[in-house]
Amino acid sequence: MFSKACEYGIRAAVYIALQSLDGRRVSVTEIAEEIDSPIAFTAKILQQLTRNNIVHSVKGPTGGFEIEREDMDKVNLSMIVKAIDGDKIYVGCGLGLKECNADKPCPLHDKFVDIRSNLRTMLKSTSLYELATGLEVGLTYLKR
Amino acid sequence: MFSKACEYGIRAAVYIALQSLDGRRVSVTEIAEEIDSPIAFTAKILQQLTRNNIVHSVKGPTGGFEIEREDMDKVNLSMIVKAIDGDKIYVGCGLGLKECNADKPCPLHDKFVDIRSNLRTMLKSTSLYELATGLEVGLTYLKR
DNA sequence: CTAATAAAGGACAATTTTGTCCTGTTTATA
DNA sequence: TATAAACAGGACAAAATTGTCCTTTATTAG
Repeated sequence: MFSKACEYGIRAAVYIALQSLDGRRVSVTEIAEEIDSPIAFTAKILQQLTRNNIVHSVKGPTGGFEIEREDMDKVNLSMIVKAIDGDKIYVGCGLGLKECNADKPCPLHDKFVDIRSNLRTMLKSTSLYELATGLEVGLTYLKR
Repeated sequence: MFSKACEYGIRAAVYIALQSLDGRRVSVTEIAEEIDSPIAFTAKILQQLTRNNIVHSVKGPTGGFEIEREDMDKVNLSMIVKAIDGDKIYVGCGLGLKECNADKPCPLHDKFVDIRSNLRTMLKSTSLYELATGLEVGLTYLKR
């Protein structure tokens, strides 16, 4: 469904959000450790999230990544996925046809529209805050 | 969503089914041309479909690929996808965690279960016959 | 029986994705 | 101001996926 990069990106963002709720800034090293991801690769992905204003980065000692409390409400999964994987989960034919639309649909076109619509709704309606608080309360997990 | 291999596989299977409705056996060359796919790669994928009894192959002159009329009803998209991509669209955590289940769910676990359930239902309930006849009637397309 | 046709399959090549390493830049603090 | 911590970013490496080529095997028709 998502690329590895995107999976790491989401996990990283959720972890950063969780720590930001405690007022803690976190380093790439800590993030990679806590979400069990390759550190240098994770650093690249965090660059993308930073450039897309999904997370905020601070250089130098005491620096690291953080997310403002209000941004946790604004940022949803759809934004993270778009920042990393682009809009390819939304766009393009499910069977790989170059031209496929309501006028000249592939055999799966309509069924794909439905599935994608579900996915889109889910991604757009899930905020980082919701995910982080689930973790905080101990209802969900990020590792293993 | 699907791998390229799987996209080609589905398109090939639908094309074979369509031609089989007319009693025509088709060669890899013709298939690749008609579904606009790389020929040698398509041949490999057809081998997988053949080994999984999704399509039937006949060697030698007048040979080629075909699908029995009754098999078009039995074969659904889920079977094709499984034959090529395995069950990775159904199995495994959406965020890539090694252990993720109802007991120790990742933050997206429940929402993924829903999306996947939709997808699974769609794939299982869509038969090759349904797809082929849509093409036949001119409602859908396989090329471009 | 021979020649031609078509799938099967092994080996290899190109591309994309995933992942690493190293150098540079920013910045807090002693 | 020097040092060290931490992100930014370029270049490179490994692995997976996609794609090609060529030889072998089966089968039909002349």
